[in-house]
Amino acid sequence: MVPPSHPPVEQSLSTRWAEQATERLADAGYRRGGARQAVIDLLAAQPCALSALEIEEALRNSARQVARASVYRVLDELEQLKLVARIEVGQGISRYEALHPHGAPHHHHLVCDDCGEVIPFEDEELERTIARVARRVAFEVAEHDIVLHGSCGNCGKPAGSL
Amino acid sequence: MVPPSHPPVEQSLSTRWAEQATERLADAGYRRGGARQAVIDLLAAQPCALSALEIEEALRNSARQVARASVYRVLDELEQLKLVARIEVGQGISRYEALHPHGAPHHHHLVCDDCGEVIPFEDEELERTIARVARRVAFEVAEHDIVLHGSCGNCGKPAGSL
DNA sequence: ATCAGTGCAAAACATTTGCAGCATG
DNA sequence: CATGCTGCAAATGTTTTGCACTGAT
Repeated sequence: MVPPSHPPVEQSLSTRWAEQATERLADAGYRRGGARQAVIDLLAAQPCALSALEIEEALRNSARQVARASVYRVLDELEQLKLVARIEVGQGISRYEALHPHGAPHHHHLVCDDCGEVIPFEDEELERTIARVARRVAFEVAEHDIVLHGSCGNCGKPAGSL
Repeated sequence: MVPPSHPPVEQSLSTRWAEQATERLADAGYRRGGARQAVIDLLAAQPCALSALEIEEALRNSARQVARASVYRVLDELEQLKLVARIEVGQGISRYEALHPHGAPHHHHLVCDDCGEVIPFEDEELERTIARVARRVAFEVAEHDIVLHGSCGNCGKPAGSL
């Protein structure tokens, strides 16, 4: 009720997500661990999904390196708590990204089959249509993945040069 | 111009697809090969997507066995010619299904995260919405994959018992 | 006869798991 | 100071590749 003398600096969505993830983990009985926090902080700073190996590599050049197995373990925990979403874009690798509660801009992905780049996009009507389909089918739908494949047009790269 | 004395029996979509696939391969300069034809015939008879290993096993109990490597090679050729679609449902395995030209009932997939079952569904409005999104984005969209994850409710199976 | 097609086995990947040591609560 | 967390290395499972042989044209 007391107005803050310094109005709280508006937290970025990313920061809030990182804090919330840490809190949710604590509530779920997990301890704090350096590796886990490093993965959370990295994911919080990403605009789009990363693969487990990209996460490992990004952390290799950071203050806190994390072993590959730990990256997978942390991602698995986060996925089970619905804190991250796992998406498959078609090259046999999984990608992971922060999953914001609900109001946050839920996005889907364009994948360039030439250069492998993954680009996020949003569409309100698409969400509504999916919601309607989810209601219609005899199936309890929890999540959905939509991937549009094609060519980004900006890559002179022959194929998969990422 | 000569009317057939026996009117041609209406070919099933599957049969037509198999013939067309064979023809397209021939046009593309491929020779006929037993393994390739066996995979095509099997895919033509499927209602939904199969994994490479399921294809290998199905063929093991058939007139024409096909080595695993050949299954993958044939699937790769067919995918490049856009004769089959590769879909990823999230357990780290790819699934493949016949891709009919365009008018044919293009379907998407429900995946039960408990038992792993993959169920096809269709939705006209969803197709229209996707088409509109594809036009809107700065990206040349060639294909799209839509996967709804959830629970089928019919499986007492704890997880991945398929 | 030539060269694509195929099978086999080994390699290359992504991912998971076992276990010993470290660190949090 | 017990137990969860982490790293390392080995195992697993899928997909790819190398090479010799078979078979279609």
